[in-house]
Amino acid sequence: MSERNHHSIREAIRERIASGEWPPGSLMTREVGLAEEYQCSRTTVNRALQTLAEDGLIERKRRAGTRVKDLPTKRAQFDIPIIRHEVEATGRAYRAHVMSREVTAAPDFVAARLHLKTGAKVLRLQTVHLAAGHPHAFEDRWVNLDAAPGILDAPLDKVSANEWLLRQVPYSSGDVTFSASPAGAMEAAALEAREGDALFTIDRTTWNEGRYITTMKLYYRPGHKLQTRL
Amino acid sequence: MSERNHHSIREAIRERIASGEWPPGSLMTREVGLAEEYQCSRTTVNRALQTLAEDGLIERKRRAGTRVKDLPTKRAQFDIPIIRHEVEATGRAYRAHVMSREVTAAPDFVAARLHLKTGAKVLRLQTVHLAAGHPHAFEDRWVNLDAAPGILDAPLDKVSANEWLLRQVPYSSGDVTFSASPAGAMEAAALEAREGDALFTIDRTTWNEGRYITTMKLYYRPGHKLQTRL
DNA sequence: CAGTGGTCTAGACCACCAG
DNA sequence: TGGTGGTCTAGACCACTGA
Repeated sequence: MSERNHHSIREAIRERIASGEWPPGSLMTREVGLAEEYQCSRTTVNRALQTLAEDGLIERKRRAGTRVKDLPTKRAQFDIPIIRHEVEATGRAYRAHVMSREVTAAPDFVAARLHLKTGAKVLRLQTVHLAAGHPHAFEDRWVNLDAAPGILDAPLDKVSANEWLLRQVPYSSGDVTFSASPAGAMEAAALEAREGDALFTIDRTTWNEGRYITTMKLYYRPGHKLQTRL
Repeated sequence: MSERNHHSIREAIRERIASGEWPPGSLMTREVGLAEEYQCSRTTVNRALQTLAEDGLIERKRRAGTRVKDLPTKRAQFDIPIIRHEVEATGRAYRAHVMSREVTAAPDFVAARLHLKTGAKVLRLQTVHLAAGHPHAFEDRWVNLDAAPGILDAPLDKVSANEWLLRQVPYSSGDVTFSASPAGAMEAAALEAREGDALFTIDRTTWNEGRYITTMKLYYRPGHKLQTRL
């Protein structure tokens, strides 16, 4: 902590918490006090403390002051990458193979997720993502044709559906679910795995300003891990 | 966007991006320009844009200006809860059952994770977390006795090892890995599942200021999901 | 080298809420 | 009701880096 910017002050305070100077649940020095200690303006201390609050380490309340959280919630943050980038980052060549592509009536669970009427037309795409020629993940995707009609003309052999949709409807919201599923016949075949193998699975539904665009389930090859720092 | 604080300005800008006003990769209006548009100080616009950059939506470079990201990285954020809270949040009673507890020599992979010499003494704890009497998760934990000797006297039937460690060494760093694993004999028995069942698994190693404290593997009952918003 | 974002400052006013 | 954090402002200087 040689400098006096909000980064170094944040880290200095983080260390004081880690060292036990302010035990869990205790009241910390208030902003003006810290500003004096660090010989900086209150604005700078405020910035540092707001970041620590976002990180879930402390709790701040007007009038009540700033407290170290009692049982801090750990917050894990993952960047959900484009699969192509994920593969290329490991130095392997990426390729996608579209196994099946059909316009069909939405089954119930898809209609529910995309807020459509049962039977509405959707595009179903099943794709294997290959890393250096070996299966990396299997994607089972349903696209709402009302929200993204152009996808029928998209060159999905060249650009993956995900990337195409990202460019058309770039800044969408979504929800994501992580789980483990046993490989069914379809997934096993696509991933060159055995039926029943434990597959790490990501379910994802995407929308933009109230329009539901696509829902997909991504099955990773057996052994795949997703790692992060707390 | 009636008010003029950095929150509303951030959301206003987010909507302008979502609406396509600034397509992927394009250069956005610079800070002073936005400050004029929104009739506020540059500081406020800066705050709004920094938040959007943290969210992974835009990229900012001195001299080069602010651009909408080309292929935005989605960032998923999970709060990793105390298991007791996770269970109680669903309205079920929580109980932990310590199946096994022994001081033993660290096997290689544990020694490596905790940066110990092979054979150093560690505490191994195997615990089933129960929700309303049914197995919820199985925890296989190794604790570095040098870093947390007091744990030998802790009432682990009353306070889970996790919570005890959190209170002793509250503000630690860690890394976390999510994956899917097939249930082994031990996990199957503990979770009342079948061997080979696909289990959602969290691996976690925790340290504080260079001292490695504990590593654990948590196997959830079949069907467990972890959900979040993007 | 000049234009952009990154940051600090001092002062101000406000919202909230514990006492 | 007073003390705390939340936020804004105007101005300033600096760090970076593209043209």
